[in-house]
Amino acid sequence: MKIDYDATYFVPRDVLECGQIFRFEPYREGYRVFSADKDCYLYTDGRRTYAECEDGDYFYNYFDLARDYGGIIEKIKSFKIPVLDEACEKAGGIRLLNQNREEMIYSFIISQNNNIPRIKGIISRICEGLGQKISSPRGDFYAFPSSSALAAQPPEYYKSLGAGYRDAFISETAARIAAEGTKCLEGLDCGELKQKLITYKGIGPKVADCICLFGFAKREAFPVDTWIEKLYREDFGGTLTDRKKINAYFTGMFGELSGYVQQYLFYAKRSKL
DNA sequence: CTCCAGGCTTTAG
DNA sequence: CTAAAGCATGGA
Repeated sequence: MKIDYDATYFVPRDVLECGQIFRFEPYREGYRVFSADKDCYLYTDGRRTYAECEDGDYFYNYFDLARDYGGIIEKIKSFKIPVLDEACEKAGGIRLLNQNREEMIYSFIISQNNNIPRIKGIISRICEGLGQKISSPRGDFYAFPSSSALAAQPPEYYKSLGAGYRDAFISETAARIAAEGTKCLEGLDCGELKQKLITYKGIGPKVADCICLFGFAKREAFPVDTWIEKLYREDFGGTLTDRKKINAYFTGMFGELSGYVQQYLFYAKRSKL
């Protein structure tokens, strides 16, 4: 089937290049996007954006299409912060994805102290090595592996795929989730979920915020990484250096809009829009 | 060569 | 409690 949606607040390049997803690649006139064991072809003609896929319900939710992003940007602009207004103008096609929870956990463990191209490579090799082979009209691909498949590999395996010192974090967290499941992460508010996530190996405050935001739709999360730190100093005139306090500064200001604001700012800053 | 990338764990004070 | 060292890898 084919999703057909207004392109004003749904621009493939913005949605995919803003740093929330690591599994996509150029395909035909747009991109091929992978999530868990599904894929779709995402492209736009400038007026409408289209997603060709087999599971329309999944990708309708995945791309957060029930939400009014025009209204969100309107609220954000009411803060009257020039840098933020500019970011909304330039990155206005972003939508926050509702991604697979376990995939987010491992993806953002890998992301720590790392750069996006390399993160994509590591994740891609993990899928090829351990993921189930899926056939699609757009060609075969590999699903993101289950926690039990990930747990079956020793740290050395992940090091051989270029994961560096994060190797044991992947093995240990996978072993824990394979044993405990993820029920214990459901039904929590943002603060409770973050505290729980931090108890997993390789997950600290920033990675937990990303998992809350992209995996659990906790939009009051505001991940503070090296780019946000730089932006906080250069564009908000901030003087704090403690990331926990910088996080409190932004979440206190933006509340339920924090996650959206964070993505507009991060994308505009990092890609020099 | 050094510095940096969507930081975290461990250890020291 | 906070501060800092150590950590794999690859590109600039």
